[in-house]
Amino acid sequence: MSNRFQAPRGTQDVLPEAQAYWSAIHDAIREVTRLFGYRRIDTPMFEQAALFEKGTGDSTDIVEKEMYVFQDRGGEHLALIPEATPGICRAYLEHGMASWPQPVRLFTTHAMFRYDRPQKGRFRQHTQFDCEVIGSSDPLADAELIQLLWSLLTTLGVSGVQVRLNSIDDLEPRRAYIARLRDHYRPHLERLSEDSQRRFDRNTLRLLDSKDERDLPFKETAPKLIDQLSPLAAEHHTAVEAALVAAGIPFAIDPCLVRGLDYYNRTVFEIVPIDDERAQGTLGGGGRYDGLMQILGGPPTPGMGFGSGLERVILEMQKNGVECDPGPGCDVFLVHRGAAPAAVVGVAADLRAAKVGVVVAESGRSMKSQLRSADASGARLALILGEEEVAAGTIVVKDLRDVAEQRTLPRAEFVEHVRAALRA
RNA sequence: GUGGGCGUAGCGUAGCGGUUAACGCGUCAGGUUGUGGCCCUGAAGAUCGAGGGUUCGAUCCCCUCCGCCCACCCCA
Repeated sequence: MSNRFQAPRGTQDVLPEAQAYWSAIHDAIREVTRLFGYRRIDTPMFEQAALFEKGTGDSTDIVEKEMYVFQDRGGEHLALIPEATPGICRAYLEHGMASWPQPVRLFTTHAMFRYDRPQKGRFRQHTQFDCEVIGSSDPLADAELIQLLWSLLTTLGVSGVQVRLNSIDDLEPRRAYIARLRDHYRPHLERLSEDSQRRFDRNTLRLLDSKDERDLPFKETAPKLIDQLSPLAAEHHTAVEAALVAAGIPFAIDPCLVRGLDYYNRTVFEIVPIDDERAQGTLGGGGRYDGLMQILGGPPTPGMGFGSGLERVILEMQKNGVECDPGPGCDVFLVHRGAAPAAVVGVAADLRAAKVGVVVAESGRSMKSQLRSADASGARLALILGEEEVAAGTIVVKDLRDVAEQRTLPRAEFVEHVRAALRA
């Protein structure tokens, strides 16, 4: 045991019995993206590291200390993707999607990698559902994305969650605000937490995000960006709010919501469980990134997107009492004894050709043992092919939910009978 | 990166400073001649997380390491 391999820290195996939750989620994603008109895109699991250093921002925690970076054998500097947006934007530019009808609505479900200490709801490899609207600066797009994620959660039976919304203005006006924020904090600099002192120069906005006791008093009295937005951003924000109200989605303004990625402007949002104060309770979050395409070397192109951690969504489904049953592994369990392998394989093939799922019992086991397996498999029917049946050219069809129901049928007829019995 | 809790068969647990480490679930096999679910019987399966120390003797006491979980930080 001690010498056996283990899954790497912070990763997990999704066993068959847990797959039902993933199926439910993928079904719901397929449906909600269809309803909103999003098309699927899949991008690589690794990218050039510089894509995130420039895009996500090298002062963010994600890039600074959580990214899996490595050199391949050719000396390329690569990173396992820690988030989805830069890769999708790269694909947008690389494939000339600017010449598609704008805006382009895309989604993906993708593994993400971040080197961090695992805990409840936080993994080194996790799966994100990610949506992007690229080429639109319409506030309706912002509201639409929030609405989309909200619908997904609702569809999956997750309630007791809340949308938290903020606007962090555009780059230029924000500079002026950040100067005011620095003025506010500067006299108290040495009394702030170490993290906040470090962020004072590099990432001033994050000071508002701090939950450190030492920072709270100054955070309370700090000027709030949402109260002094530039006219364009204010107008945009008002329109987003109005659209959310019209869509019937409850939300709360959180003036301290900043988010950890550098490229956001204007709208930022999160969806969190109402009763959960933990930071890693966040089910999804995102924002507008009108400057990102230029950072990546493309033409000015507005965009907005979000990511949602699906492992967390499953935890939240379970918290809400949502149960997903794996269901039976097959329709029919084929019991055989003394029949030639060719006959066994032939029967199974006939059933599968008729789209009936078959599991074939282990050769050589007793009839009792095979029927026990049939029962445990959850199959609706057991078929019995023994020496007698082979000799007579028949097969026994036994209903596992009904003790009395068992019939012997000619080989030519059993497939139809099985299909009929499964429909009943 | 910081702090706390925990590591006994596949899973869930018991155990005690001292002969072959126990129980339940699960797995496999039987309970007469080819028939499941319940029941009964049996078997397989654990170098008691790893290494070191204390001791005549350690799964049990001590140290180190590793792993898992939870929280902080941060994020999904």
